[in-house]
Amino acid sequence: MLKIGDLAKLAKVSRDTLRFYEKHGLIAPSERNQAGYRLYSDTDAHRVSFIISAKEVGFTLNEIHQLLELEVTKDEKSCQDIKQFVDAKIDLVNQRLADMQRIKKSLQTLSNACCGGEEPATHCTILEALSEQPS
Amino acid sequence: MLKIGDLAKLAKVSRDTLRFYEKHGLIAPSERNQAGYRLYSDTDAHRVSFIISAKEVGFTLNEIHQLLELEVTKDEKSCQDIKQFVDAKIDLVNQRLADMQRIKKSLQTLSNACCGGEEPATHCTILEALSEQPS
DNA sequence: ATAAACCTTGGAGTATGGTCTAAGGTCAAC
DNA sequence: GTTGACCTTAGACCATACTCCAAGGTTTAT
Ligand SMILES: [Zn+2]
Ligand SMILES: [Zn+2]
Ligand SMILES: [Zn+2]
Ligand SMILES: [Zn+2]
Repeated sequence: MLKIGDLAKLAKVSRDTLRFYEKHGLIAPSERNQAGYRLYSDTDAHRVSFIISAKEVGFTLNEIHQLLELEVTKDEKSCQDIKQFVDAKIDLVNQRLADMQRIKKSLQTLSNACCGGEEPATHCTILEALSEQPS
Repeated sequence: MLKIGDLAKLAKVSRDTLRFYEKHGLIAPSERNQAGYRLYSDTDAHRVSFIISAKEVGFTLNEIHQLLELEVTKDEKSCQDIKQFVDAKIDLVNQRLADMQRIKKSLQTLSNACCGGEEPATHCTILEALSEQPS
């Protein structure tokens, strides 16, 4: 069994992060020793690595919560359920991407219109454009 | 001169938002009446529209703060200064875009590997992949 | 036996961008 | 002269994902 510092080192997160995850219902140690120290099993460590992998592919903690519920009840869930979950996330990411691309385009239009010269910016098209009534 | 509710309606934000912006140094009314009511001039209203335009192209309030400083001292600033600011933001947006695209790709790899069938998910490749040691 | 290194808890603080509430003052209309 | 719409303030609250702190208990090594 691992103490919190051991698992933290293994998982490359802080002890605080593990306690934070616990407070939010993501991972709890299977045991405590006499002194109240958290003791994590291999299964616990595995669960933590699941959380970290899921974070790395862009899931929020809330979504990971739902994913973990899918995982622990995977006998009752189908591949369809799980794939749907991932596909919904892909849709979300696509929306964010579209937003960012729209923003990038606006910024580039602003940048391209500006002469970039060293004279005073009293005539700067960027400042002018930002001063116009928003659509 | 406009009262806060008038300006809020004009700018399509809440009164609270205007007070919030004031607290954070973005916009202050040029006057107050006897009763302490905020009174906004046309210049103030113009500044608010600047803020909203800047938000719409993706600047954070912090960045808008800096942009406003550029704007009020635009006699001493050059187009170069301002264009640089926008270009730095474009770089940031590009980084975010790259992150999101990396995430999307990971999610799509996960999704593609899953059979999506209706049988129990005990063999689901998504859950398996997430359970592996993160790189 | 004592110091370092570890563990516990609860709660506050960080950044972002607001929203909402309470308790009260002001103003215009009817 | 009172109702309703407006205004004021300070401060609490929302989500997100932690991080840090204080005050104390435990374990380990020398
Ligand atoms: Zn220029
Ligand atoms: Zn310019
Ligand atoms: Zn399957
Ligand atoms: Zn599957």
